[in-house]
Amino acid sequence: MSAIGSTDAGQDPGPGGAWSGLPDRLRARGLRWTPQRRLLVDVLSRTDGHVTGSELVERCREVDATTIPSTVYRTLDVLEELGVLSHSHGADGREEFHVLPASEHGHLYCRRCGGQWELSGEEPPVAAALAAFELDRGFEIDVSHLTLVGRCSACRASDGSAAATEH
Amino acid sequence: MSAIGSTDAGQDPGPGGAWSGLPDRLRARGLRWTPQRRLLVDVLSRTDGHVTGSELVERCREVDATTIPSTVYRTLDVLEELGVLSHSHGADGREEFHVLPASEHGHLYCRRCGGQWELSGEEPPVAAALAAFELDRGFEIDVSHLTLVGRCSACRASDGSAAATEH
DNA sequence: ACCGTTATCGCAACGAGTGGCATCAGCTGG
DNA sequence: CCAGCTGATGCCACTCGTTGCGATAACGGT
Repeated sequence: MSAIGSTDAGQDPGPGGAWSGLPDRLRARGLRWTPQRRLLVDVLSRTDGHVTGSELVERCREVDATTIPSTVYRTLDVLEELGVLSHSHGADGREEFHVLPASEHGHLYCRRCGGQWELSGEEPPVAAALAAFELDRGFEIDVSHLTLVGRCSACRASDGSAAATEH
Repeated sequence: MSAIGSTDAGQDPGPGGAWSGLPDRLRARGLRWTPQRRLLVDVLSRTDGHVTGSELVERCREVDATTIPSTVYRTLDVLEELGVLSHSHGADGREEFHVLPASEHGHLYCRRCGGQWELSGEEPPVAAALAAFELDRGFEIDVSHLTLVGRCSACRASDGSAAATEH
């Protein structure tokens, strides 16, 4: 993790930091750089991988117990519009956020073992699918919002070929 | 319109009807056929396409105002286990149910115009993707739970090259 | 440094959906 | 046909997330 110091306002113009100059980017749009936003951005900057909205709320509360959920969610919306992060929906449909400009990726869930894997847009199966939809219907699929659910190879193996539908 | 829109068909599928003999199938599993379940099944039998849980609750209430949401949701779970219906998650992550044995299909959403289309597992792009995941990682994707989000060709065209990153 | 504009905050109410638990009632066996 | 077993219901409280609204404070201009 090269980015972001854990301290105050928008310093840390690290070359790789997605957060550098965020305050100015907000202001350039007529938006504002508030303590609450700084807190959330700070939390996000120390976050890797996936987080749900409620997890973020919780982490913010650890730093500032007065954090209000709606403020967090609204700020997340703003950050998403700025392209700083994006969200997708987990296997249960719940929101999951992840930070950019980490490579865009989707998710693969096994509904049996609960395992999950990231899907880069470059992986052959994914790339093929994207290209196919592009060609076939001119549809541009948002990889970062891609969620696939099914059974992983391990679970299929252990299920055997038996049509044993548990339950 | 190729898009999905119809919500009402209202025809009893005689042979192969998903609902015929449902009471007995429940009882065979030690489950029970109750008035509340009959109501929901009745509503479902008149439903085609996609419905959200809350929509179903609402429709049940139109018939019986005393309908309790948790009962509806629990019954939906039961029916899903019986294989009578299945659910997926819409573009916003909200649950959507659809009745079987309509062919399994996924959904394609345009996040800009809100349009939605069904994706049959036989469509070339889909079939190709399924096969690719199968070959590449031995993963079996659940088509009925498939949700793709992106931009449709029409919206891409009207966006042109303009930087309309609206919303 | 001050001021006005207005984006944002905090709060409270709401909507969707879930889980616990006491009570009720479908079903089956006698 | 009745009684008991146990699955289902109804209700309540809770979580996650959203929305409306009055109050607050960030920001640009002077």
